[in-house]
Amino acid sequence: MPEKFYLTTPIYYPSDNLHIGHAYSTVAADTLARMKRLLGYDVMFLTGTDEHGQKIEKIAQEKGVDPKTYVDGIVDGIQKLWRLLGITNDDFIRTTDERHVKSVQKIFERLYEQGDIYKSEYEGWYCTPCESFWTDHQLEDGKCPDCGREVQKTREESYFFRASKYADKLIGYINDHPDFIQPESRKNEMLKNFLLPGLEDLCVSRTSFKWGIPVTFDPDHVMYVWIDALSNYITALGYLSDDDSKFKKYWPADLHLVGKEIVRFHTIIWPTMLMALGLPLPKQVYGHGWLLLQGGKMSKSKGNVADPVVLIDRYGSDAIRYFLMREIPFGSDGLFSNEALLSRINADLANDLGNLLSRTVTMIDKYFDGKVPSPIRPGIEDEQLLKTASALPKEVREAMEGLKFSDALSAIWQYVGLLNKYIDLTAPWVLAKDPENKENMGRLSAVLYHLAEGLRIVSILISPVMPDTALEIRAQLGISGDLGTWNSALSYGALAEGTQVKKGNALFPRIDIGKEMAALEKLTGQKPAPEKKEEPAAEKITIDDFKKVVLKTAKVTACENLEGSDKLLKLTVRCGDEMRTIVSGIRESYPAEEMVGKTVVIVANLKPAKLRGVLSEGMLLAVGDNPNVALVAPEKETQDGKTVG
RNA sequence: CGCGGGGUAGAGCAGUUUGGUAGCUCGUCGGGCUCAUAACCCGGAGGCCGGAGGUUCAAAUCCUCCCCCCGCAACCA
Repeated sequence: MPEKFYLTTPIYYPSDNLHIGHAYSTVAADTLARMKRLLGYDVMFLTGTDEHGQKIEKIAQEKGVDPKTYVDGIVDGIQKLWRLLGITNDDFIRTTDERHVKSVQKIFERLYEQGDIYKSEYEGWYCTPCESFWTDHQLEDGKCPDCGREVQKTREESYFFRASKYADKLIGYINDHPDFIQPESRKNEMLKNFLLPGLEDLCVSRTSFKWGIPVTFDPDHVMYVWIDALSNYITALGYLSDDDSKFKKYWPADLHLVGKEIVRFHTIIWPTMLMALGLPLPKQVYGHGWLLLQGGKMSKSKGNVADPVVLIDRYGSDAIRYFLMREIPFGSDGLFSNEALLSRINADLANDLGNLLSRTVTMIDKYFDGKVPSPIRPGIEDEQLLKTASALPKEVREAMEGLKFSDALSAIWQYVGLLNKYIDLTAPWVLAKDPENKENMGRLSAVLYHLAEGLRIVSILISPVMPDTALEIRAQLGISGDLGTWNSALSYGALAEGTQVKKGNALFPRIDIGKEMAALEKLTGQKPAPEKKEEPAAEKITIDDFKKVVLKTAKVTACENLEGSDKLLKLTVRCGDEMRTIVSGIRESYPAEEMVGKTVVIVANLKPAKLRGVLSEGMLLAVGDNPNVALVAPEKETQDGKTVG
């Protein structure tokens, strides 16, 4: 019986369409799943969506639809995206699936019955206008992170999971299983940061929103994310359902592939939950790095997301998959840019691989009527080629199984480079000059055989990353079936002489980078625009309303960075004969030293507020977003303390 | 002193665990070839390996201090 391999991606949060970063995780998982299948494993590959929570409830409300309708639309888009990318997941779990809901409720009940979940109180901050409950950490400058208004300290009744009970056991497990958390640096981070200082019990229910799985024995409560979302990895297998055959077969997972920001939940919360349920822990959690755009982390609020659908549409799924797996070493962060993408496509795919196939097939057509000749006459140039070809499959396999996709591809491309060089060294067009010269024709025959056979091997090795391209190469070489299996990659020379090749289209047409960059910019440039349009027309006010606001000029006499904050400046200003302290979040645009001596406009009758512990007596007028804020200031030299109006 | 990652040719990165001629891709300059998608092959130029000390016969690599960038801090992969 084949060995099983159970592999998962994170379940994504469908609050909005996914971006290229999500695609990155899923493509990596798919590549590994395809590789394992190629090697003969019985693979179970799961992905899905985590659909509950306050944020989605709120977005749906804003759009005027119920949450389920809203997520249905997004999830539909996600599934289409996976289809476009050729993702071969065996199941797709949604946390709104009935199978999931039922199973999670049983899990919750079981933990409650055995005393691992208990009812208590949860202290936090409530923002009345937003109807939102926040923790200490979530507050920004002591205010609601959503609307910036004051919050009140309140208590919420809530259920807690006794994670603390399992902390020591988990520390022991992590130390005894060095491969459990990968890469290694994440393991240190988890231990040092969270486990060793002591694990707190975890709040696992909420009463402040409704869009969640109800707690069966206490309907005021819905489950908070942890138990709901993390359980997907076992509920999808039918855990605690009528048919748990898959669970029995596939659990524990061989690999949870996650982004680095959720390593913590998968290596601390999830294992303690599993311990409480008496289940074995996953064999490995791998936290991969992020795709960064030039502005830093990809995020919707920064508007710097790259839309995978657009890219796939223009360049095809395989090109995107190749780029994602090749460009960035899997464990670390890497930059995504259109330029890097296009340059990879041209250099590696069009020039090196596509062109190699093209010249090979053309020569077989030209010199041998399209029939693959036999390797009759060996030459000195063959040595390195054959040596590399025989070592390559093992190297690729080891790299891929170790999630070093980039290394695997780089090794394959070294071989592709060798094949191109081989053409130069052997100069087939010279050998072909005189068809009567048997010696040369024999050599020519061998050269073309090695090229075709090399391409066949390449097609197999790249197939986990570029499945369509692999098939297209084989189609042009005129082969199919057994000649595409992993074992056949191990037997060099399996390609039969006389195989009829079929010249086809270019695998990857060369791209005019200049033009294409412009086109892409135009496409993405359109995106931020609609958001601005939605800015509501300001309500009309009377002159009296305006007079309520007292604006005055003021001169900055001193300015320093505010301790403990990244964005705030603490300014001392002179406003007539009064001195004031004003805190302003413009540090990213104006360094402290530049501010001294400037005349600015302030709101003089603003109620003072404490920011980061400093009382701010007024507000600076400025326009724009960091880091491009522009101060509003009098156009001519003006005395401080004057009223603006 | 909150935690972590990083600073190596114009750009993007590997090399640091196990010290010993500084490497890869793209770009650039020159040459070769004509089977091929103006592709392919060869060669050159371009680095005080963030800074300062230290250990050593020898430091990108080990130790100490400093500077700068980027993430994370109850869930945007």
